[in-house]
Amino acid sequence: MPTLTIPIYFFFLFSLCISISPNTYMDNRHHHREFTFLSSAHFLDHIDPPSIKEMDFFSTSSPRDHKNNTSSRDTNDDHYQNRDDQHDTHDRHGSPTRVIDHRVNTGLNLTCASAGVTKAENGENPETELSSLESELLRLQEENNKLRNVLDHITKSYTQLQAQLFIALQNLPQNMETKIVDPGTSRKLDVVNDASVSDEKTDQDVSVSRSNNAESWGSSKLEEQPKTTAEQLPADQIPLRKARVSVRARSEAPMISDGCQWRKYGQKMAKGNPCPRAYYRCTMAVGCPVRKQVQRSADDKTVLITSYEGNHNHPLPPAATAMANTTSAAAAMLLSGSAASKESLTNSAGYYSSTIPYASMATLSASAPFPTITLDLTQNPNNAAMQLHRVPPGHGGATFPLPLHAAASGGPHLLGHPLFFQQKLLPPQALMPLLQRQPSSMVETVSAAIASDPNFTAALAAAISSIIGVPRGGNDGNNNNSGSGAIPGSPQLPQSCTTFSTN
DNA sequence: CGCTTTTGACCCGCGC
DNA sequence: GCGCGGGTCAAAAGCG
Repeated sequence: MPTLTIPIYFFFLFSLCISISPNTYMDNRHHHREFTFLSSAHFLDHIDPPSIKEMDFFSTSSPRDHKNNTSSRDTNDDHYQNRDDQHDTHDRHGSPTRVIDHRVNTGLNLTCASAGVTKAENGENPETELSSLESELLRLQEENNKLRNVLDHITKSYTQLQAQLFIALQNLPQNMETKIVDPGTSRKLDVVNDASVSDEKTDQDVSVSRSNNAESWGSSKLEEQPKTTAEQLPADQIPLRKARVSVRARSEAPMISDGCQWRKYGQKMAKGNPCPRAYYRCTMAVGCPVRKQVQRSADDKTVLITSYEGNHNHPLPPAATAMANTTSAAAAMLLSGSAASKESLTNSAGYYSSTIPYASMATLSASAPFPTITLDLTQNPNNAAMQLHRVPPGHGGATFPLPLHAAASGGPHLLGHPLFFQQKLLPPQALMPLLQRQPSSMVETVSAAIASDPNFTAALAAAISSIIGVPRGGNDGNNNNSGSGAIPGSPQLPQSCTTFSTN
């Protein structure tokens, strides 16, 4: 069961971290993205219209609805003037999100104070004034409740839309006939989401020479389709960007079992790290393009860093599916902002690092060729950190469909699958009270809630132990690593270092 | 004998 | 243009 829940938690937490919070509380670039979601109901035909329509709760619960109550017209006018000022300000700054406006204008006490001043200036009886203030206070409380309800509705709708968006993101590459080519680094484009295409190219890989390898791995074939190059796609329409998911795991074991069979094809000494970096290729299926790098952290040699790249073109065993879904989910979350500019990515990372308690180490690496997200599992379960490394790709057009393992392998996957919404431990709706409680600290609240959830921590611990805890040569036969020479590990690695990169 | 690992060489991108 | 570093290849060696 942990293998099912872990990806869900990762998926949803990343969803919150990457998509919701920045859209709501970050700069205007992210506001633009959220606005697109809320106003583009046609993007997903199956979305329930009422759940995604743009809502202006000011129009439904504005002070004008209470113009016959005890508050004066001046008060309402002041309130409206204040609100309009807010709108104008946001419009000038290009922020189209009403949520922001709502957050700003929730401070209705200003209106109350204004009313009090107005009535006092009119020389009314203090008791009458007190009564008016009380009634005004009640009215404002009622209005506040309405606003909360609307916010709740908006948040739920956004969550639903967010989840459906990822379904669309997963299904989109499958349906796309196009392949995106990176004009600068053709060798990097070795991953194609379409399993059939992947098989096709990898079959050619078997006998090609190294010089031809780059072509068979997607470059030349992709370039033969100039109609769909990245340069010709608007940034908003570029489906997904290559990403890397790294997992930092502290383990005394010499290797980490991730459920797949790997064959070592190279080893290099990486600069700045005395530990060698090992290169592995998935051998569970002929031509599987998935590769991973394993290296021990230079700072802490008890920490394994594993990076996964590529997309399995074959069904995965349960153990592998868990990790694949986890990394895929993380990558999907990371790439959900693939259309964003480099600035957005940079700002996002900065935002996450400052907003997400567990992502205090979020950094940007100029050397990384593509966005990288790191799942830091080196801390205790309650502090399981997901460090976000969002790296602007070196080449802006380097995009291609995100190959999600779930889509390619056809196994019992979670990502983008209805099963995702059936997860029981912590459904998105369960977070709504948390989300609306303190909107200004949504991410912190949700992160803390998830991290403190005993089910989550237990599931996380179980999953990690299932992944890491298999000692060398101790496979019970249920582990698909048993037949791999790679998993027995890189003899050069005295301890286990694991990093997963996925795209 | 077949498979895997090792390891030096090669290719490529990037920065200077 | 050159050097550096990352990534990959492939022949040789090791192992069961």
